[in-house]
Amino acid sequence: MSAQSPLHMTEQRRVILEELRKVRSHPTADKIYTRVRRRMPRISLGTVYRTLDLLAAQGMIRKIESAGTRRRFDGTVEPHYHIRCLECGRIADLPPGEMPGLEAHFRNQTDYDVVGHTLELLGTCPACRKDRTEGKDVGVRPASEQ
Amino acid sequence: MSAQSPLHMTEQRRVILEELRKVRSHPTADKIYTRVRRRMPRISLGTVYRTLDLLAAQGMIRKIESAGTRRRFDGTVEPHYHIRCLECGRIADLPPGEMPGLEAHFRNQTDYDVVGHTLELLGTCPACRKDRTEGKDVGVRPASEQ
DNA sequence: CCAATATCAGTAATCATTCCTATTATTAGT
DNA sequence: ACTAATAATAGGAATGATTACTGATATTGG
Repeated sequence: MSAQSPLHMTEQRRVILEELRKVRSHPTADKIYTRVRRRMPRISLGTVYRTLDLLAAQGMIRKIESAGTRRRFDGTVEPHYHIRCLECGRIADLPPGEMPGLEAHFRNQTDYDVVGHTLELLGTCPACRKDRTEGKDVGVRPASEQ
Repeated sequence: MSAQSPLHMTEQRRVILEELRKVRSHPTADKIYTRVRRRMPRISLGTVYRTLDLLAAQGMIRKIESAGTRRRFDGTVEPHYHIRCLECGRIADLPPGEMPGLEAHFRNQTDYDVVGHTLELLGTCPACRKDRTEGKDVGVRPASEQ
């Protein structure tokens, strides 16, 4: 599911990779599109999206905010973390309470004022683990769930 | 920025809140819409979205995956966390390395197999802190940045 | 050199979410 | 209660990000 067959380095892919590696920021696809177009005015936005996904699948770059883009809501207000199943997208609650010492651990590693954090555990839910031991080829059904 | 004036509890708001609190899952807006429609067939999806935002602003429910929805990319593959400025959306890297003991801390708190995690620190970046001490009313410009 | 395959540009389609508007409900003041 | 002012709603249109499609162009293997 990660490093694939060695990727054919076309001009477009090389330039996209170069432009992303050139910046210290964490640009969105259309920001990258804007930059790349300065060097390749005819490139299409679709190529940028396709290439970024490809490079990320190769492990050559990283997507951040890897969680699904659909917003979810939680009727429980008491602070607690979640764990998400990477196979079926199901989200479960963890017991209430914060990871002790977490924010303190980072306070002297950044020039930001730290005021909070988001933490999500990733894993395999009992149902998907069971499917797997039974040899069901579940593939990767995207986060539809529930 | 959190608890506001006491909310007028209309029928729609009450039913949306009830339906969300009734489930242990973490539904998307349209899942809630489907459920609520069983009791109020004429409710509109817009009302569901508006109400969920409202309830979250009151602190009566929680939005999860609170990060901005636009996908961002990172040219650095070495594992590292990010910190996001809540005011301007800017994302900065933290030094490479994982929070020690984090996944181990949760292994016995869930029936999922834990295989990873995402952690994002939240805070105020130096530029926004400076704006604030200078009394500039920056409001909350959404994650446009860079 | 040619056929099979991959990649691309350009554009249309999709999906979640937000915005808009006319209508309906609620509140406050008399 | 009656009415004007205000708030909330339904329904649908608009937006913005992302993905899918299509015909053209490039690349590779034989």
